[in-house]
Amino acid sequence: MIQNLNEHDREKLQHSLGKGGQKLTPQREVVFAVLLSKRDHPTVDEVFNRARETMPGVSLATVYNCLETFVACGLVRQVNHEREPTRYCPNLAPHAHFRDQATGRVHDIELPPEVIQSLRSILPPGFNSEVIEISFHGQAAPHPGPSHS
Amino acid sequence: MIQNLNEHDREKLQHSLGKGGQKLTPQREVVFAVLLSKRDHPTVDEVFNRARETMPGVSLATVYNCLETFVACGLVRQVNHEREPTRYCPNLAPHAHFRDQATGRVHDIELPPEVIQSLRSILPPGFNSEVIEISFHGQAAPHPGPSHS
DNA sequence: TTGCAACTTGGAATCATTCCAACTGATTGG
DNA sequence: CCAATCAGTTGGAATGATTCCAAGTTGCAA
Repeated sequence: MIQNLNEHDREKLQHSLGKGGQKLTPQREVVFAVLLSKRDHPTVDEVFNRARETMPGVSLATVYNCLETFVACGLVRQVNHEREPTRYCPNLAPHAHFRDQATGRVHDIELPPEVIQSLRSILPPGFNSEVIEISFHGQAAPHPGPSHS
Repeated sequence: MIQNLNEHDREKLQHSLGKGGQKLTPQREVVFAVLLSKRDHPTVDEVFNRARETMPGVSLATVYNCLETFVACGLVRQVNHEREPTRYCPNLAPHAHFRDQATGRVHDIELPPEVIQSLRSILPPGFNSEVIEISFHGQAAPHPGPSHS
């Protein structure tokens, strides 16, 4: 079952929403709590189902709306892989994604600044990039420990 | 108007198809020629429309089939960006993609081996990656010269 | 109290892609 | 030469994630 937001996370949510003139609503709290409580890159459907455990009447459209809002506010990242359903990730630190082809699970891979720098350096002059997305695809070790994502 | 395949490209196509027990068909020749004649990362719809200039009766389903076959044969790469329609790219050299947010155009960015190496090096032990996808998103210079992609 | 503006909701619409069953054409074995 | 086979092609229907929309809510401000 999904926990409620703690003080700190609620304030972060309220603050980020406020910057865009948007409100803290019960639905947004629930959806945000869902994302924070299990950081496994859920799809919209998964978020929807988990949110309904706490708030049975919430609608799919609202879940889409909330997630879109969070992305616009910079609270979460979208993760797209091939043409599979979009996944969401509350990890804001720069990181790459590794998709396990056997399980479909997505793992966060830490991205050191010097690697980001070396990537930026391959852009020809005149190309200005704000977003760099890096995704690996392959086999992950069965269980190297409790995976955090 | 789309050129026919030259001798070299037709042989390459036939050879790659043959390895998978598949045949060289007029439709596949046309679709392959479309990809080679303008390397601008067309969507399926764009490939379809260009192919019809040469072969008016070709069907959308066949274009999908051909492209899928080419990807399976390793003749072309799929390029996905966010949830936009899939694009196709006959450049087989390792490269990243830069998507110009103003025009939507996709540019190939050469990927030096040492950068690939530095990327592989960030994978924790136990993670084995066959595919790495890198995409930039930002502003490209208006016209630094005739873009090859 | 009224009005407003953002938000939520369910259902319909969209759109890329996949599926399917019928048709075509080349090849093979008799 | 004929029948069987098999990959490939075709148009249309089906799928499925996502978006759109119009109606209903809510909280706040005038």
